[in-house]
Amino acid sequence: MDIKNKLYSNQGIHLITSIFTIENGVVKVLLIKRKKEPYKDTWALVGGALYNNEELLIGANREIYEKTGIKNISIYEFKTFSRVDRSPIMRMIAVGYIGVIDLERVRVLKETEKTIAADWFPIDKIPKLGYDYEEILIEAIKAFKIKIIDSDILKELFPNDFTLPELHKVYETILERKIDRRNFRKKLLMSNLIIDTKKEKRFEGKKPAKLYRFNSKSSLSKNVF
Amino acid sequence: MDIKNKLYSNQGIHLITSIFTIENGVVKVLLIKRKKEPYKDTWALVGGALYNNEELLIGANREIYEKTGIKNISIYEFKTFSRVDRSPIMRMIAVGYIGVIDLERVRVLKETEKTIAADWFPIDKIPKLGYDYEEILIEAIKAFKIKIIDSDILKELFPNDFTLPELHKVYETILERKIDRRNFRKKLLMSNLIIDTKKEKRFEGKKPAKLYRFNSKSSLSKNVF
DNA sequence: TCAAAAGTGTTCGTCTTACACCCATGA
DNA sequence: TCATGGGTGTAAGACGAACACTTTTGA
Repeated sequence: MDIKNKLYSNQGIHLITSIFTIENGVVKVLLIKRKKEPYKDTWALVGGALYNNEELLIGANREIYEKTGIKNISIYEFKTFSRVDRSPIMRMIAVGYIGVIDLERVRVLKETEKTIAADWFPIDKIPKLGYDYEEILIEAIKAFKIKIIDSDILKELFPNDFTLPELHKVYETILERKIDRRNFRKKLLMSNLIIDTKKEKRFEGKKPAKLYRFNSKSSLSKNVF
Repeated sequence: MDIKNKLYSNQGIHLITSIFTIENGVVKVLLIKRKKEPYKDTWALVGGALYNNEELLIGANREIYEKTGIKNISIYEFKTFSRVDRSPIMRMIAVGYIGVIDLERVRVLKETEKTIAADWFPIDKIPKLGYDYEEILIEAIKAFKIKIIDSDILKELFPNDFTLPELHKVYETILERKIDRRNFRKKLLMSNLIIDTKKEKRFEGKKPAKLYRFNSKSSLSKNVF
């Protein structure tokens, strides 16, 4: 392979992560604004270009850290994007990732060396995005819905104890459909995903709810829903 | 983004397809030998580098055509591969694809402008491969097993009429497990995947088998197995 | 009439879905 | 005592897995 060949030269790889959270019962995605062109002052998914000395997953995590301050997030590759004109500067393909974080636990930097803003947007109220990020986000949302069914990705949202109604609401919010409360409990309790802490959470004027936590040693044998 | 930046410069994208077929009850994969270095005279999966003016899927199909003469094959992306040293020449990441072809229908070129050999190898008798193709092939075989369950990818193997015992054997061969004959028939016949042609295929000394063909308008609503 | 492979139904267990009432709490 | 939300069981249907005998053919 001739690396000077015009057919191949000047290609790059974008690592683009759609980072989701739930805030006040709404699914939100983290967007940033880049400090520099291209797409300066336009909202964007979190990501950037792969370095020569790193694997894709490592690069995606580095970009997340550099642009948001978030460390140690589990992310999952779901699809590539390769429209020829998707980047105005040079030929870039993109590898799409999804991840989830718990707002309480993670402080997102509003400004970094490379960004001038960062904010959470409800996924049905997304501003105009740079590159092909609107297309990537649509696919990421689809992948997210599948992932919460066939993996325990939502662990991230509940690092500590939680009640089943809380988890129930999150599933319904993300999947955008009702799930029967009794069936939900049955399925979760029969899986080895969660552990009864024997504790309770008390609400004002309501029956206390049992507290559970995710089983760190769990493994999924079938779909959650 | 500075395209001269050493961190990013000289990256490329490999499009690597594991093309499967069944011959005499054995799952085989198509391997080629490149005419030029690197990995001259070493068996390799079918593929090559993305051009600047094409999308990934288009590029993968172009490479397949250039190196085997095969046109119009349906392929599916399944995973990326990005070991830093996977290519000896420059930084290349790979996007892995799988595809299936019917040996009867397709003539594979034994030599092309870019290859000096092409042959089908049983997947448990793979010679030493160049690059990280042994790792890619292992993942491709896993992806293939999943794909025959949740898609109608095997259509490719049966462009014309076939009997259910023929299809049954193919599933068992690929999945490497027995599938009950009655349950197999039931599931296939109840799906809208196949159509009864009302014809029969006669064998010497055996009961004739009914002929079916894949329904070109079918869509999968659930897994086949 | 025999060997070889094709064709065919039923049962049982499990999982999925739908559905309604009682309980604990604080105001 | 009431409003709020939490907790619970059962029945019906769908689906998956296991299993054995009969049919057709050509030699």
